[in-house]
Amino acid sequence: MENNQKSSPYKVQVLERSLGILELLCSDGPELSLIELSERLQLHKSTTHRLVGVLEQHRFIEKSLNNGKYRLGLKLFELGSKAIAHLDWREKARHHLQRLAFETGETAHLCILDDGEVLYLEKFEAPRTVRVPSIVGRRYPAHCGGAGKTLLAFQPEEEVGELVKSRGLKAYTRNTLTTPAQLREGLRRVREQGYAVDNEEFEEGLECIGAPIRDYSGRVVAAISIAGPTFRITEEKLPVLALTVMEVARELSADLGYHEVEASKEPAAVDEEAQVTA
Amino acid sequence: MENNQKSSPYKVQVLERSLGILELLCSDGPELSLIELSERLQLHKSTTHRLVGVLEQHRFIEKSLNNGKYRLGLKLFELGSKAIAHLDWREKARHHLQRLAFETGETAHLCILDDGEVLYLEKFEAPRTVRVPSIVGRRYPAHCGGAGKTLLAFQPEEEVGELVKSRGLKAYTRNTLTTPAQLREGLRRVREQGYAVDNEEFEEGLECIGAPIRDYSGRVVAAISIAGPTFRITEEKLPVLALTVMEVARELSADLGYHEVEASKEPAAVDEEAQVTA
DNA sequence: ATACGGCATCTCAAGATATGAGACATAGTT
DNA sequence: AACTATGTCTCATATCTTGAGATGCCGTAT
Repeated sequence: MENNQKSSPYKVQVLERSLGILELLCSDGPELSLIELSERLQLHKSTTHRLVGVLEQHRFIEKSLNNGKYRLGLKLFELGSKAIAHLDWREKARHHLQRLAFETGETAHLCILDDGEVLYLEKFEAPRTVRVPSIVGRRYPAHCGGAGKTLLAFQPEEEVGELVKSRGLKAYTRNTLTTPAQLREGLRRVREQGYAVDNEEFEEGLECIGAPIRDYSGRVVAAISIAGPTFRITEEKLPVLALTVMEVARELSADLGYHEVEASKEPAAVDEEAQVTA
Repeated sequence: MENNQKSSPYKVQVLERSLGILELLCSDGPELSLIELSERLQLHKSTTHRLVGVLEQHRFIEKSLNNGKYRLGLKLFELGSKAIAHLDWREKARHHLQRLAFETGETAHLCILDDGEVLYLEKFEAPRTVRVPSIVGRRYPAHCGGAGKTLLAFQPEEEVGELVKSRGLKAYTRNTLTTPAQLREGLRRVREQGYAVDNEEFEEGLECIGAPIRDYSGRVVAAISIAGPTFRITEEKLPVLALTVMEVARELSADLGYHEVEASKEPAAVDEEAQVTA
């Protein structure tokens, strides 16, 4: 629970405090004053001031011109862009994602599993959709939602088990899968169908359909999904939409060098990986 | 020259070293080993090891599974996404940018001026274009290129002067504007025309057309541009393409609440800002 | 105008904390 | 099997961070 990073028992006070400042600016409001920072981090304002000064010099944070509060700096955007550069399929995914948004008329997402959570890498909105606040870069629990379940479904069983143990299965709506058994059954269905249906597990009124993306090696490296209000993604439209999502997912996978033939026994592949870890 | 950050004379050794690690991973290769890091930063491997350990715990960097080398972590993507979230027009820009790419058949970009350099925030490629390596998140000199000159052109004169003093006017090709007089004349033309032409100032064979984006207040907050090989963006096609770029820029500006009427005297507005700073 | 309060900035002595030499461990190579 | 290069760990030392508090700054209320 307390520390899921296996490695390095090291502590470096200044550094941890500084990273704490960045993390706080990311999670709590977008702008915080010096005092707010020092209070929430339980640091002396003097200490905070010094750290903030250095972070600002390096452009990791910046001072708002209006109110003098601090917010994350554009250097972080630079670093962040570089951080995902090695996910070379992301670039290719964009066009497919775009097409998916157009064809379904819903918002399309590209996600990966990172540190046991779903990380949203990219988003495309259909032109007419009501604009929703950006969720790119945000993290969500993996045990609910179309993308999350898709990603978990093709993960070695043990990984899923550990994840459940460390993060739990928090309920967000009355449909959220909250027991390991429910989750296991849910993931089995995803593997069987080839796509995942959210079923308002994360938020009431929000429906979502996900499908896996495989690279040349057959590994599931990402998931794409569409999300929209339940009054548009209805029970009856769902099968057609799911087909579209899967179709685009297949195309993208093919684009990444994946050949369906190799996939005759998906669950087997999963088990193999499990063996390795075991 | 040495320090263009006005504020904070503070030094915190550990922190600066740690940020140095992140910056090095961003600029030099995407993956570096412990020894490579410590050598380039002139740090003892023991010290580096400790810092790297903490950075990894916080997911600011991660270890490649293959070779055990370090690269930037996905936490930085998270922070980076948040860092640009307050640029609320970016979201709106995406659709316009997309349309620009389609209509011109070239790659469209969205850029801002940050710390005297051009920062690429967003990119859209026309479907058929040859895929180019991503430049989103990267920085480029502001004194050349369509986007750079557009952004500078609507900046107070003094800012431009300071920028030239601190960063110089490095030549990248034989067309690069390398004297303050050339630059001033170039920027004047941009204001006059309403768009900027790159004229292979940054890279031989690469042509680029930029136009300014204004928000509700009339301030130029960003620039959009298209870029393509000179054999496609030819002398004769240029006027038509420029019109398209300007057209989309106008639409986007309008979308951000900008009313052309207010703009009767653009240069005046610029001077006003100059006054404030003076 | 003036006093007040909140917040940012700065100084400096004290000692907690980062440092780096070097030992040890591990992996890949000849 | 010995070698080399790299990664991991320990510990005494003194450097560097820390935080109390003083000062400065700005806006608001009196």
